[in-house]
Amino acid sequence: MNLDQTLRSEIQKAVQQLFNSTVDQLQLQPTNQEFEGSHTLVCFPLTKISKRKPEETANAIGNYLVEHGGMIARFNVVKGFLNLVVSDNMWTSVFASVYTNKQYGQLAPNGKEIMVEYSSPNTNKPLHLGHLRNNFLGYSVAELYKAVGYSVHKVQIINDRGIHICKSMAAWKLFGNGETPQSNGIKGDHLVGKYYVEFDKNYKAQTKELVDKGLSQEEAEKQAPIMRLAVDMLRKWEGKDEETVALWKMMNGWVYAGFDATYKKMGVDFDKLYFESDTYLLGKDEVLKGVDSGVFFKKDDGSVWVDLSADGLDQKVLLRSDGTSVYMTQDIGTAILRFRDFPKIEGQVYTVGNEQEYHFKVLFLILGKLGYEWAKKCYHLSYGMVDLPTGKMKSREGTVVDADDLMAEMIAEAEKQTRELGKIEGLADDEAQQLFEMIGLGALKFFLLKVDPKKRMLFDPNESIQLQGFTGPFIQYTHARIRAILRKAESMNIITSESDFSSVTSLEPSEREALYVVSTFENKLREAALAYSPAIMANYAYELAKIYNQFYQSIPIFNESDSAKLKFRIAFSSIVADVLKKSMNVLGIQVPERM
RNA sequence: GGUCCGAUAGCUCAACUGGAUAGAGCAGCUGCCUUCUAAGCAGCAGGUUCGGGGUUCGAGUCCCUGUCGGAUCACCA
Repeated sequence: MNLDQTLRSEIQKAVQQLFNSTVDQLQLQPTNQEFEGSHTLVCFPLTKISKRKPEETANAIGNYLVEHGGMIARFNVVKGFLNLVVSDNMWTSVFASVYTNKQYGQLAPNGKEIMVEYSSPNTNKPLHLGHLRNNFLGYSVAELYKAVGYSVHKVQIINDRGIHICKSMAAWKLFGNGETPQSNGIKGDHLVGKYYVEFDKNYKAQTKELVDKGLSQEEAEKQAPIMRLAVDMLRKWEGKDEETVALWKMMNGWVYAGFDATYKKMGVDFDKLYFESDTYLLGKDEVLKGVDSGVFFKKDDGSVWVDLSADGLDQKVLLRSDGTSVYMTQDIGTAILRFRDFPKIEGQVYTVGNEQEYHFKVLFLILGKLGYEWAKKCYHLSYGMVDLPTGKMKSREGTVVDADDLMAEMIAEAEKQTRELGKIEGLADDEAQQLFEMIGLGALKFFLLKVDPKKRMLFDPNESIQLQGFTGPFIQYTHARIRAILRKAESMNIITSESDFSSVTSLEPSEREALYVVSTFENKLREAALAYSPAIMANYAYELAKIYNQFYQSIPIFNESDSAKLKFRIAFSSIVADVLKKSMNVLGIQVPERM
């Protein structure tokens, strides 16, 4: 049963009966704390059809609802706000419908498919904090879409070719002395990253030297020997030079092994990987077809352009005058390829930072102009940068927060705090380790996901490591507390599964409030999916945990002498635990049995 | 310069898309462990929602304007 919907239709009925008219949009909102009730109908918009004052309109509807349907016990009217007090037997039936529905929070399959892209790193250096936000967001949005009934394909495109990886290759060739991840025990992605830094260092030195000899900055940057080596390698790679390709394969192999370990630790995965080395030549045919059909145009020098001035943008190049592709060209090709690979998807979600907003705006416009209907269903999940208290992350200044390091620190901190609180007695070593990871990663993921994706956010290490307040561990803790209750109930042989709860007629305020929040779960999932915003679920989970803790603190469950009530409270606790767990799972966060 | 974002308590964030006296956490202060886990709960304090106009029953939210931050506007990716 969907309480919100049921209530709306009852109100519709009331409006129909009282004013002989219908409204399509009812403004039903949660009641403010200071007033009695759970749902509030805003009556100002109804005065047009009721032809009465807001207060009178509210009273009329309130009276009708109390007399009909049996959902509303009483009501109060403040100005034009009709505060509804839902009857307790309504609440217990809300509870019962959730309790008996094991699928609560998993909406029926809608037959639709969608693709979510995230991560999509370059292969010349390890993943960093920015990638963490990206990955957690993308993974969570994929989970959200699953929850609301979609079939989801998680993909990424790996930027495995180009000048960046050639830079690492060049430096390794010059200074590597055959160093490998195996030979020195460095994780592969970090090793390749080390040579990328090495390249940069040498490149700067060489450039400076040339400038000192009298070359212009621009000329020096081109002439620096190490850069010439990298550019030469790129040229050779494109010419499929055997030795260069072998080196490229070997070093990318190191990186992938490293990435795999990082993804595993992060708890994210992919259904299909796309590699830029496979797709970078795609799109050219599409562009040329577009020239033939008049969607694009060719300039005298042979370059191909699209004119987007009618859409408020400018002209964008799609093929250089020498006929080679630009980034946009391959993105066009890749998008089309993906729809061929997965013909049933209705659209794609691209999880990419907001610095590429313009790029995706252009991409989707072009795909639309090429006649692809699905272009309308493509969405750029644009997220803000992650700043540090010291400012922006800059690789050149060494302020980049490494993903592996950060996760390790979070886990170590979780371990430290957990041990200090003496919470691991009775746990085997591997169970304890699992718990530390769950808490550390839970804190990190929650910290990064609780902020609206669109907004740029501040990553304060001291704050991220907090385990109290509006944090992942707070919610994990609430879950663990409930599990302890359920274990105790079990040990006391209290069976709730086939209990009759109908004799429970009065509820505690905190129980009503928690049931209200529970009743909105599926609507929240829909809202979050529609808004591509895991933050909505993070806030939701926090709200539910907080209300449950109020209940927990004020009502000692096992002191209850009325056995129906006792059973009800245990069962009620179990659905809260269940919803907390599911809310966290869509964020990619696990919850423990004890902590 | 054009376009697009953002600005809310000392700090980090909310605010159901135009609804009531703008809410949480952290930091500060005060209480609560003989009870199912105190990673908790209850309370105090903290606000000119960047400034200025406008729209209406009602504006943090919409419009105009100014200020300050950020992104973007390559035959780069």
